[in-house]
Amino acid sequence: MKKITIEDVAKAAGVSRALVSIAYRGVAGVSEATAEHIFAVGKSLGYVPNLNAARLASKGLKTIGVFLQDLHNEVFAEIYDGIRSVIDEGEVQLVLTVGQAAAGHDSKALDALLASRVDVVIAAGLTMSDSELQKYAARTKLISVTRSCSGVASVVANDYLGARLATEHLVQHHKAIAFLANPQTDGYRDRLRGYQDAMTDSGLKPLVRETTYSRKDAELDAEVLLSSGASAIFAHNDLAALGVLDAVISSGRKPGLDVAVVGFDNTSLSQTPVLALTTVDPHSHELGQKAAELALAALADENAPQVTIELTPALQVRSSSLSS
Amino acid sequence: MKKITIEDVAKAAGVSRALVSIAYRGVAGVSEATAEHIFAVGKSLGYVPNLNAARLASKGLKTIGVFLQDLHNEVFAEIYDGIRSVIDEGEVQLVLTVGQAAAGHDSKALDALLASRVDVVIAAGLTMSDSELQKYAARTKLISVTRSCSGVASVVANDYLGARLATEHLVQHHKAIAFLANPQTDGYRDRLRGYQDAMTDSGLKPLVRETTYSRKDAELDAEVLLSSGASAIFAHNDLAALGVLDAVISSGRKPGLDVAVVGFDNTSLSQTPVLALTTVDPHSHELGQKAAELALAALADENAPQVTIELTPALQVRSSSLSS
DNA sequence: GAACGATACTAGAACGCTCTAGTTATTATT
DNA sequence: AATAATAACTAGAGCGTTCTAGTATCGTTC
Repeated sequence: MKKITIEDVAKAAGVSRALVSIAYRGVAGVSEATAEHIFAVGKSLGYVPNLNAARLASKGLKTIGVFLQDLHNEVFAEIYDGIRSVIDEGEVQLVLTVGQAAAGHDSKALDALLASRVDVVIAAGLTMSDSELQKYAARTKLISVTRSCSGVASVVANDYLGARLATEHLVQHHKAIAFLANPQTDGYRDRLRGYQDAMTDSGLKPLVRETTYSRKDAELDAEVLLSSGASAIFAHNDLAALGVLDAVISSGRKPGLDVAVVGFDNTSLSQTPVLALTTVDPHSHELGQKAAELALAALADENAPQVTIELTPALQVRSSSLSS
Repeated sequence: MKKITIEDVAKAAGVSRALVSIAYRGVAGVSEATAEHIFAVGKSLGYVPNLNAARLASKGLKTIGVFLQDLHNEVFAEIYDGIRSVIDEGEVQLVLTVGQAAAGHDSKALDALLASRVDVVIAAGLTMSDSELQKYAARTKLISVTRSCSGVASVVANDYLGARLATEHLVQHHKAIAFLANPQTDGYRDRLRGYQDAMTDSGLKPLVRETTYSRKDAELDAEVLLSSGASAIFAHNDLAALGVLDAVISSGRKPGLDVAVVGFDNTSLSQTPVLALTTVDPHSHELGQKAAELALAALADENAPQVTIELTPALQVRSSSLSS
C-alpha cells in the first residue's frame, strides 16, 4: 500500500507535476484531452491529492472551519445543515470540530481550527467568556452563531424577543410563570431579560430557577418550580423543556391542560405530535445559512465589513401550552 | 495579521527551527529551561504550529478520521463521545466528517478523509454497498461501526439478536406485531431477519413495512400498519419509533396500553419519561470506545489483526410496551 | 588525560503539493 | 509572411513543518 503522489501520476501520464495539479484543481490551462488522460492514469493508480500538502502550498484553496458546541443538541445539526446548504464543498473545504461537556474545551476546539489554518471560522454555540471570544476574533476571521458578543461578527436570533414572545403568550392564561434558565448557555442573559421584562410589564413577579445541561437536572428543577406553584414553565431550550414535561407528567398533571410548557429552539423533537411542544423558533437552519454566506463573503473580499445579523424568532404554538 | 511560523519563533528565541519543533511536540531533546523560553517567545508572538505542514512532514503524528452518518440522530453523538472518551486528543488528532441525506455522499466524506491522509478511519453508519465499502477498506485502515461487512474490521451490535429480543418481548402479549423497516439503514437486514425468525418461531406471520429516514414518513407508514390491525409495532430505530408513537396517539390510542411500541438505539430520547420508549440498547457509547481502541491498536501496530467486535444488545423495557 | 556517553543543540533534506515565470506550439491578425 | 495573441505545457522555487545525521559541550570513568 505505497502512497502515491502527484509525481507518480505525472510520470505515468508523461506530463509535468504542474499539469496534473492544474487538471485536478479544475482550473484553466490544460486541454480537455490531456485532462482526461491524466484522470484516467490517476484513477488507475488510485491517486487522491494530499490535502495537507495542498493547504500548505496553496493560497487559492479556501477552507472554512466550523465549530459545533454539542452534537446531542439537534440545533447544531440544523445549523450545520444550513451551512452546508450554502457551501459547495467542491469549491470550499469544511473542517469540523465539536465541543465537549468539559469547560474550557471550546478554546481547544478553536485552537485546532487555527492550527489547521482555516480561512474563516464559523462557531456555533460558544460559551467562552466575551473577552476570550474577542481574543479569538482578533486572531482569525470569526463568525459567531447563536452567541452575540460586541466586536465580533455574529448571526443570532433575537433571544430577548424570543423570550418575550414566549412569556407574553403564557401571560394570556397564566400568572405563575417560571423560567428555567441555564447560565452556561449562550443566549442566557437575553432570554432571561426578555422573560423578566415581559413579566414585570404584565405586573407579574418573575420566578427563575437555574439548571444545567442535563435533562435529569431540568426535571428536578422543574419539580421544584411546580411545587412552588408554577402553572407555566418556560424552559431555556427544548431539551430542558423535555425535562419539564417529564416533571409535569410524573406529578400526575397534563402538559397543556394543567401546566403550560414552552421551550426554545423548535427542534424536530418539539415538532413531533407526541410532545407537541410550544417553542420559540430561532430559525436555526437560516442562522447556518446566513453564517455561511458571511463566511463566503469574508473569503471573497479580504476586508468585507464585519456585520451582525439578527433574525427575528417566531413563536410556534402547540398543544403543550394550550389554555387551561 | 502576518502569519507567524516556526522560523519566526526560532529567530526570536535564538535557537534553531528544529529545537522549536522538538519543544512544541513535547519530545525529548531539549532542556527544560530552553523549552520554557521557547514557549514564552512563541506565546508572545501568538505562534500556533501549522498542522498542515506538520502532517505533511511528519511520520510520527497520527490522526484518526471519523465519519458520522447523521447529526440528527443522537446515536452518532453517543458513538462520537465513546470515541473521544478513549482518545487523548493531545496524542492523536481527530478529523471529523459527516454524511448527508443525499445518496452517495458517504463516499465523498470518506474521500475527504483519504485526502487528509488520516492513518485510520472510523466510519459510523455507512450505508454504501458492501463492495464499495470493501474497496475503501482496501485503501485505508477502516473500522466500520454499526455496519458489518465481510472482510472489513467492524464494531457492531448484534442486530439480529437485538431484533429478536424486541420481538420476543412483544410476542408475550401480542400476535399482530409489525416491523417498520428502513432499507437504507445499515443494520437493516439483520434486524429484519431477527424479527422474522422470532415471529415464525412463535408461529406468527411477519408483517413488514418499509419507510424512510423521515419521521413524517414513519408516522404515515405506522398508520398503515395500525389500520391493518397491528397491535404492536417494532421500529427500526428510536426516531422512527417516535413517528410510530405519533401515529398511535393521533389514532386516539395510547402507547403501552392500546398499542405496544418498541424502538432501537436507546437514545436519550427514549429514556425520557414522557416517551418511556421500550427500545433495544446497542450500547452506542461502548461501540465508539471499542472502535477507538481498535483504531489505536492499528496505529500502534502496523499489522494488527483485523478483528470484528460484536456487542450483545440489551432490551430496555419501558412503558411504551407494557402488556395490555 | 584519552576515551566514552550523555545531553543539548543545529544544518539541511524531505514531505507533496501550488504558483510564478517561462517556453513552445498553435492560431489569428494585418 | 511577419507579428501578435492565445493555448498548452514545464521547471523550479516555495509553503511550514519534521527528521536524519551530525557537531559541540560537558561530566565520567579508567
